[in-house]
Amino acid sequence: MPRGRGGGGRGFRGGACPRRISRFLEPCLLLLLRGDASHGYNLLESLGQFGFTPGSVDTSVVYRVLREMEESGWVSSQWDTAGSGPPRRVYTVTASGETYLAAWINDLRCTRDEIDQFIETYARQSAGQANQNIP
Amino acid sequence: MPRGRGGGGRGFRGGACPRRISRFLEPCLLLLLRGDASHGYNLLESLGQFGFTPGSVDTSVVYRVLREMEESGWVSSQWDTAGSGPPRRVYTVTASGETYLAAWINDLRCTRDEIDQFIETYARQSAGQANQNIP
DNA sequence: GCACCTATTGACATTTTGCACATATAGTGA
DNA sequence: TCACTATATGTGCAAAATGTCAATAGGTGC
Repeated sequence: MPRGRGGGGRGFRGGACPRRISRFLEPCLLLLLRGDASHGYNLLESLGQFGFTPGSVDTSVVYRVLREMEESGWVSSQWDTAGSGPPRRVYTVTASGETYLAAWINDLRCTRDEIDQFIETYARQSAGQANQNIP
Repeated sequence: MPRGRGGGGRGFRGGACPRRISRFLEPCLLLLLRGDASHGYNLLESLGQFGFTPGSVDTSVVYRVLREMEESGWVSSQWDTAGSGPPRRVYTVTASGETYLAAWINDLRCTRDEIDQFIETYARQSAGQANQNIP
């Protein structure tokens, strides 16, 4: 699991490297919200379902993505002051959020296929090199 | 194909969104170099094999990634002044570059599996919602 | 010489991200 | 009432990653 550059420094702390966390967070949050309207703090705890280890995603990142998605119109929010504790901002997926998620799914399918192809190319190349040793 | 935020501005121009281009560039370049030692300008043209549309990757990005990979020891280079035209820096994959690529492959397998799981969850959720309309 | 292709690199602007900190409500125990 | 903890949402900033543009330089055909 490539995670940085040797011991050199300037490494990244996050998990797997080839993804922009906040980008992949978008479809994850949308999928969770589609299941059930919810607020940031709660969503943060549900992210484990998608391979995010606890603590790997900073709270501020989640809140930031949620606000950005609201700006873009993918979700909408309302303050919930009913329950105990501080008020919470409860998010719901909008119609265009549904469309956006569907587009994400399409995109992820493409990404997956490209990864598959890449892995296959690697495997074929390795097999070819191995055969060179058996003349 | 989610590419930004509506018409709002601040969009990205590149292709699919959930990848850091220069990070995914690493395994692509390593795979190409493993096939045959080569130089930046040539590698740039070979990137089409991995779904990069021509022009989607700036030359300077490729050269930067190559230099960073050399700093990290994944590749090594030598000036080739033999052929016609300006001298070119020819890169070769090192032993630790091979290891690094293998780790990338592992990581990509994980990523692919997580994407698969995500898509399945989405599909199941959609099916469930559809059934609610057939009581 | 001049336009053009190959080839590499430098500099700067923008975007993304992680971290530290600020704020507020409510409950618990001393 | 005071400190402390858990819940809940946010701000500001610095560093890292990425994108874009321009500069340099050799060689070829006209």
